[in-house]
Amino acid sequence: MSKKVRVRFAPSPTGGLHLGGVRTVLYNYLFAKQQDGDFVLRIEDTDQTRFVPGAEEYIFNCLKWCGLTPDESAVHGGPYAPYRQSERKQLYKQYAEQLVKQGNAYYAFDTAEELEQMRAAFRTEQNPSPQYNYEVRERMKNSITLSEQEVSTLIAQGTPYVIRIKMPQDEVVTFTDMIRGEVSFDSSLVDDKVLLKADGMPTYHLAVVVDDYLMKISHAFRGEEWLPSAPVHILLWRYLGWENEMPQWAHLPLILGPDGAKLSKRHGNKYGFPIFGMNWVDPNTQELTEGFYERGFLPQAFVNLLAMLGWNDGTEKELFSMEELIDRFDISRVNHSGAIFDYEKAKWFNHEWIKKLPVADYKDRVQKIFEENNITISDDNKFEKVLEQVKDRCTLLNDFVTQASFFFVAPKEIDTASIKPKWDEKKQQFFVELIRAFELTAIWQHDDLEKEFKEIAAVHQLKPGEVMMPLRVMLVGGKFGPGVFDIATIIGKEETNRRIKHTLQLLS
RNA sequence: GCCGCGUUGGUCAAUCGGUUAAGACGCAUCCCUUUCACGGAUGAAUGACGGGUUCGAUUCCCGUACGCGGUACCA
Repeated sequence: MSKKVRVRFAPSPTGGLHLGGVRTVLYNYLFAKQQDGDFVLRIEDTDQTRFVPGAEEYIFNCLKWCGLTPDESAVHGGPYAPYRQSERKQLYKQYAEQLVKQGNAYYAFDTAEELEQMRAAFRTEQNPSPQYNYEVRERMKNSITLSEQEVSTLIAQGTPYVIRIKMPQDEVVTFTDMIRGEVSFDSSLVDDKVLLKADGMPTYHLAVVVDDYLMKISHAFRGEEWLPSAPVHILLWRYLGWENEMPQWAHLPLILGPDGAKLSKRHGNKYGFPIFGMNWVDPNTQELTEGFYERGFLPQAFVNLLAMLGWNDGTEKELFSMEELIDRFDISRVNHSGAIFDYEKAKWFNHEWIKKLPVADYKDRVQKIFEENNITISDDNKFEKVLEQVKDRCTLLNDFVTQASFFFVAPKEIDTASIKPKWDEKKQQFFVELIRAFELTAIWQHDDLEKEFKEIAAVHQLKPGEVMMPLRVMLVGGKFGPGVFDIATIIGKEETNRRIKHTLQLLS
């Protein structure tokens, strides 16, 4: 049942899943879905010191929230399992050895100190970071400079070694990127990357190639930061004899912070917006990084804004559902340049989706937020009606608390300062009268309340506008919210009168 | 330094040689609204620079500048 299109995503193991990461998954997912292919998730957990506990589960939760559940993954299984790199460790070594035998790679015995010495020796102002390349390898301790005898002795003695790729000299490595077209590199300028580390674990370079081959990945999407190492990967595919099965590459443009540098946690802290999908607590430092979920973003909005950061369908349409994205997304229309993330626009997307979606789609989350603010919702029907009433005013889900809590509990603070300056005996009398009239009102409904209100105002020689604002403040606590009589209708006669009386007391 | 990728308003961006150079966010003004929003209208604001190619370049080519990315036994 192997399908033609299989795209793979391997999240960064350092913990936290940031905007760029989610967008890469999203584009992977969209592409896979529109070709009816498989979306594969491989976990890179090779390096014990860097792979953070809990990161894997966290990544799944994030993706699930966004609606990007993989078809094959470390938890879902599938024909090409295992997907966790640590569980595939034994696979890589044989390929590295094969490359050595073929003469495309070699053993290197240099210690960290020796490497540092080499770099120090070759470092000049013109060349601040010397590479382990075709020239340098001739002076180092490896199976090219050492005799076969010496090499086998060293290995027999248990000397730690790595396997490095032997980059050819003066060769132009060219490949076609789905986004950028033809890209080429001069092999002499790429260093001999380590393929297998001293602990027997593969580096990313070896692992992606071997895994993509074994997992029959047909399309590989990744961030633009990988472009410079693409020639290493291309050569590996060639040397391993798999070039005909090499995936098509797509190097996605970077997502940038407001200062134009690659988006990082630093930006989130500095500018006060989330950059992770969900809250991430670093288990080592206990540092909390807030997520879009916790900020009150809807998954539809999050996916939408990410999709539009570097892509558009050429029309003026900006609001896309996942289904519409699958339908319209086109990898060849992805921009070539990095995009600065604009949090204001991100909020706009959320606002649009809050307005667009029926409240039933998100009322459970809002209810939870209410409960966190010690407001219990007993009447589900009323809750839905209220949310419908105020959703146009909410940019983030958390905004519902300020915009709607007064429907359920009396406001804690009454902004009397805004009515006090123009307050007088005439108005005081008006409200006393209003309470009396309201108490006698048999049918408590919007139009009747407004009519009564206006009549009493006329009797007291007041313009409705003069007492409208005070009434609003009495009911909601401040100068905001939907129509006053809509509010009064929903909270009921008793509560309305209670709040008017309460404020009257505060004013006297 | 070297290599790679980029460069249209403050931001996201359309245009596949000929347009008054779209649209969106944000901003400003106005209308609507006896509040705040929503909605509607209007406005300010853009092709980095220099050379080519062409009847004609934002668009194609070259150079310069600038930005970003890479240059690890990290991914």
